[in-house]
Amino acid sequence: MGKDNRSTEEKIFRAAMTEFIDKGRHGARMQEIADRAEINKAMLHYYFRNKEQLYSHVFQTVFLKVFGSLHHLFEQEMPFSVSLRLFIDGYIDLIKSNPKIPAFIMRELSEGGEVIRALIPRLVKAEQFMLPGLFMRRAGEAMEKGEIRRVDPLQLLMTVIGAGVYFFLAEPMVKGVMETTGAYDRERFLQERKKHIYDIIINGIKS
Amino acid sequence: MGKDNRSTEEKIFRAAMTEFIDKGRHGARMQEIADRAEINKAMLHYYFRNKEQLYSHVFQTVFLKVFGSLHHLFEQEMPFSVSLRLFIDGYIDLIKSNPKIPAFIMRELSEGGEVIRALIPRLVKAEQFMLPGLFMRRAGEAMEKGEIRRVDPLQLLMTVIGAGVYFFLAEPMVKGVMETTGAYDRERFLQERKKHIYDIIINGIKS
DNA sequence: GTCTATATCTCGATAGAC
DNA sequence: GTCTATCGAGATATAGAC
Repeated sequence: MGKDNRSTEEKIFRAAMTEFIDKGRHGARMQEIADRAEINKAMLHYYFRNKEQLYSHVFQTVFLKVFGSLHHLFEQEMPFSVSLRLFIDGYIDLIKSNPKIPAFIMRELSEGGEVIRALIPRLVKAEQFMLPGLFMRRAGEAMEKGEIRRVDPLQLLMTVIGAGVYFFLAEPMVKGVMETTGAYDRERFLQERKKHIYDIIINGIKS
Repeated sequence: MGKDNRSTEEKIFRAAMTEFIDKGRHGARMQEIADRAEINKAMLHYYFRNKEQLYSHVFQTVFLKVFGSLHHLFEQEMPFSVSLRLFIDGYIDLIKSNPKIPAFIMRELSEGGEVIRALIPRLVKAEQFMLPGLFMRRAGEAMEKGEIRRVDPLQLLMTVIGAGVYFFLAEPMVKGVMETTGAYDRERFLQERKKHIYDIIINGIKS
């Protein structure tokens, strides 16, 4: 019994995740979610009261997937440059496996985001959103030690993430530009992208 | 007569721009546009056949506002570092005056963007979207001269733009994080942001 | 718990008078 | 060119049988 409940609920949830990530909060269709989950539309309302709540659950899960998974790199004892390299690689690989997630989160942010505004303080308190804090601490320590020169750690974090995420947001433009000159090899470009970002940043902050 | 036409048409267009930028293609409401323009809803269809066409016009205008205005900095004769500095400052100031534009463009990109996909090749041909080309050329020349070291110019452009635009996309998160520690001074943060990005990049690419 | 059938609502679009 | 009134599609949500 319990197992069947979870099973149906989870089928719905997975289907909702796919649909919301793909079409966004407003573009998503409850019917489409029901079809994907291979259940009736009425069940969506049985398990999750309404679209808004379903979305809210999905968003929280997706947000944690991205921001709850790589902070450990800044907890471990290794040179800051190594953490940074691993973070950039890991971050780009993570998004590569879920390329629509950045736009999904950005859409929420751009809509004023009651959902995300309520979420962030809660996650920070619950220590599930530790990346900014840990990154800034480790960067600060690296500056103390003279490993890297002094810059504002929060600014640095934004530069790293911004540079990393932008490609996935702007890919259609990049593609459009590159195809005017030659072939567009996504896989290769992404590998280069990792190297490039690390290269620029590490040279930008070395003592 | 002609003047009255333009006047009403323009009122509609301005109202549509505000509404679409704020709510996006699907979130925008024709009724709201009509209200803002202080005309009847039927007039929207009289001047612009339907919502899609109205959106399309708006998007093109907005896109050009952002990408059609700063490329001249890379046409002029000055050291690459100076062009870069002016570009970063100008870019951030431009978005600061229109902070919702990045999310607006990103939303279009994320929705598969028939509109933008049709637009880009056309603008490139019409020489109204010259930023990537000019930037890459000037960066290439600067590398030849030894002003800066060799990096992939397109990767570099993406890093600059990504770093610049990310703040405006993620501001609610930044705000949330900063408010847990202290006060959040947007104006100051943005001025710092300009300096920081230039600083990291220019050190990242110097010979 | 799951389904069918349907109520209710929102919104883009149009018809037609002036 | 501009308005009022209304249509009709498409979506969320619910009632009620099983």
